[in-house]
Amino acid sequence: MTNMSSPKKIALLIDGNALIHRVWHTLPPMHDPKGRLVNAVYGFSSILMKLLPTVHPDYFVVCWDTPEPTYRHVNQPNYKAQRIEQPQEFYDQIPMTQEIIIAMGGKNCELPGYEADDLLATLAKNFESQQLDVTILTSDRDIWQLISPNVKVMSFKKGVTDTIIYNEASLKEITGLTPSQIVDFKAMRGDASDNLKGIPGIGEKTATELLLQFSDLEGVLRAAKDQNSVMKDSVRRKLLDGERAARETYPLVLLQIHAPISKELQDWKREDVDQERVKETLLRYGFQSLAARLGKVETNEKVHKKQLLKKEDTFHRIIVTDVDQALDLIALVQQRQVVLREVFSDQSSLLQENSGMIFAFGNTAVFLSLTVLNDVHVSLAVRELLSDPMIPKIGHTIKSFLHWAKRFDWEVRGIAFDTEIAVYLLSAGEGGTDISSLAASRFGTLIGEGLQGCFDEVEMIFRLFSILRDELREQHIESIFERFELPLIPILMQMEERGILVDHAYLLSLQNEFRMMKHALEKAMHEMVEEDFNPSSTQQLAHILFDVLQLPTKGIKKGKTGLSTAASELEKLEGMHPIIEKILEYREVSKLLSTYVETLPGQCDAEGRVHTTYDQTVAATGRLSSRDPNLQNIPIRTEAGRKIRRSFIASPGMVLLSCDYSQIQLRIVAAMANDEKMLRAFQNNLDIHTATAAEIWGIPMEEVTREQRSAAKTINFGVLYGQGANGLAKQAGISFTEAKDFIQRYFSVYSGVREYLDQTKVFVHEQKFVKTLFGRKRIITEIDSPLPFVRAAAERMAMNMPIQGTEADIMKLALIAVARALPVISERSFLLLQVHDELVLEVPKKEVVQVAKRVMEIMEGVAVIGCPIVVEAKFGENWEDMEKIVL
DNA sequence: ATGAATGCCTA
DNA sequence: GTAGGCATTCATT
Repeated sequence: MTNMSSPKKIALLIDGNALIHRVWHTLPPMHDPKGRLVNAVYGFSSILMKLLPTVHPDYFVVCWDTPEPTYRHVNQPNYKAQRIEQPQEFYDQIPMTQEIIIAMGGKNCELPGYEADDLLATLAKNFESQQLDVTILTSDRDIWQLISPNVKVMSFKKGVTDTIIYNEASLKEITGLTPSQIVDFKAMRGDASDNLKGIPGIGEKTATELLLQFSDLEGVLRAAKDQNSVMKDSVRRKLLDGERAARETYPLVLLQIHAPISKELQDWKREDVDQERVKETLLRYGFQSLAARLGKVETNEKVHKKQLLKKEDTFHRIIVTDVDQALDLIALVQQRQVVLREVFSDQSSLLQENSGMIFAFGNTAVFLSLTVLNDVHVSLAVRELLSDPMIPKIGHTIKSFLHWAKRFDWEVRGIAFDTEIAVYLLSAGEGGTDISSLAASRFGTLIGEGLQGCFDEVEMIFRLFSILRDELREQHIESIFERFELPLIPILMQMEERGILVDHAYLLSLQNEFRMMKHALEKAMHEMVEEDFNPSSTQQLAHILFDVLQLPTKGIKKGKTGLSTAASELEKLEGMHPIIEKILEYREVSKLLSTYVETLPGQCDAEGRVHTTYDQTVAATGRLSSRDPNLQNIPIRTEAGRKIRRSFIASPGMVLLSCDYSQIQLRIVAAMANDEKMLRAFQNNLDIHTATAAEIWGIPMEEVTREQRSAAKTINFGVLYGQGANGLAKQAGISFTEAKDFIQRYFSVYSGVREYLDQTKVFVHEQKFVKTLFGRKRIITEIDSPLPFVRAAAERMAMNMPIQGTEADIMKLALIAVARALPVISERSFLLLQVHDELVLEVPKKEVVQVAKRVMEIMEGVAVIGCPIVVEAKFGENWEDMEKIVL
């Protein structure tokens, strides 16, 4: 910056109502010393404290609605009619919040008869004309109409942590519209939440398309009346019918920019802030933590050793600017625990100054930007720090830090704790393991914006670490954490990093093939029915089938929106109309197309590999989950599906090796139940379903028919899911009594299994949790539900979790053992995927048999559970055409 | 943009 | 009946 021109003055405008509603719903109740509810005041204040130091506004105004009706109510009796009244405790917090705004130098602006929106609009227009740079904080999209080169809108994405900034460019990108078209758009589309009607039948897409073509509402209406214009007849009709509605709605959406409030800039200027007064105000409401945060951020300041090592309860935040300081600080870590976190720059500034990493130790957190990390000496020092296994590393989702470090080719050793995983183990499947939920639920605080938000998180991770470590110990799940979860982290990271190769050209040919099929099916269906309909819409489809074609509705399941069109229901109608068959085929093709064939090519990297993300903290049973893309649900059951599987291929010169546990869940049942008969079947290496059938019907195995084996298979699986007679009857298509009788016979054969399941039920009712063979826990609180259906579901979960969870445990041990041994077995082999009971590796062609043999041994031997564990291996050029390996 | 309802892919 | 992820349509904040 030169001093030739003074920088533009900045104005920050806030929609007070929108923001206070947001925090009110986000934060748990909290009270001030007088016993008043102040959670919204707290949240609002906390956000201001994050925002003000980053925005540095010269003008700072918060606008509020007033209870009085506005001109919108006068013109539209139902306007905002369905807004829900909040309890008085909420409204009481508004004046308190306004007091804090004033303490922070801001102005409140409210005017009877005007909504906050109109005040914001008036101020924004006025400020803009006086050459200010305006930022409006609100999640109300009507405000988008105000966006200009000098006015941008900031919104919260979800919760109150992440923000997103809309300017002309991003608005165009997201909506396709210009700011002024927002009004036309809404006049046409309406808004149900404000009871604005708009034009019936014109949705988001059509409205956008029309505006793109005819620029504004007037243009669209003119085109509708002009027979020469290009437009679908149906749309034209809707427009003509809806013209009045749109014209009535338009002025309601258009924000007022002439509200009678002061035009004098001077009146809105931010007052000088007296830190002491702010502190005093915050303390009066009992916000000690906020008061403590005032003026504590240290930037660009040389910090000396003495100062750092002093015992203090506040956290130092240091943004390193010079290399020597960085080296000093890294040296200070010594053998202490370090919290690590990567920092990505936010969208507004892609500068390398804003991305980098934070490391924290003792009472100090240090940010190293990419610029600083660029220095060879710093880079080397960090590399040393990370690779030293004697320095314990702590993180929240530390796997992502590992990925980040990989870019510099840094290896992280000494991973000692992951707060996300710890929380997950303590309450598996409950969710809320992300750091901002934890901050809110555990400490009642909010995580801030940008770099300071990252500092907040790091501080939070340190606090969580000491608490969670003790909780894990108390719950006796430390061993699960240390033996199963921690060692898995770098392994999953490597699998994700490596990715799996996809045959691009082949997928494109599949795309052609499937699209042709889809179009042919669409055509065939439309020829069968007069009415135009979208076969992907269940609602439209149900209308066609049951209203237009009058197909029988007896025995068809009903959902919330009407009759079901699920495949299982449509199968009941097969043969009654040729369209049913077409629908089922259409469903299959369009599912495969949209979920796999069309999306996979776009998910490949430059080398043609796809990289999934494994989530270690979502599944309630202890399984992994896979996303972006999910590679644990690649089709296999139908011929068309298997074509997709074929697109996953090995790297040149290599083959894919798939090793899967055979009947692992039933083996676990046999072991955990210690069921003599079932164990014997596995010990004799029999086909378990045939053996089961033979026992149930009291016949030799050779005489078991296909139907009998299939029935036995159904019930074997039913046991795994805690199924009762009702479920079995539905599944097997038999009567309830038959099912009941069948189950009876099953359990008289496998009496150990019955006993085990009964014990599990008793256990969960007493303890409110269940656990795996290795001690992983799942808390099941619903077991005490007064609702019988909920209780029954809880019992099923309780019966299934130890089985599925033990499988997950065994698989995790296998992953760890295979990953450890693999470099020794074959340097050029890699783990690629885990699919619950299957591992997929990539192996040099010539080594495949030898590697398979060792991997099978490892997988089979990783746990001794009292029942033999068997692994089967296959290899091939792709994931579908595979050859079994017989040793 | 976000979420509910449906439906369907896997182990 | 257990455990997941994700695409589409339709309604909503």
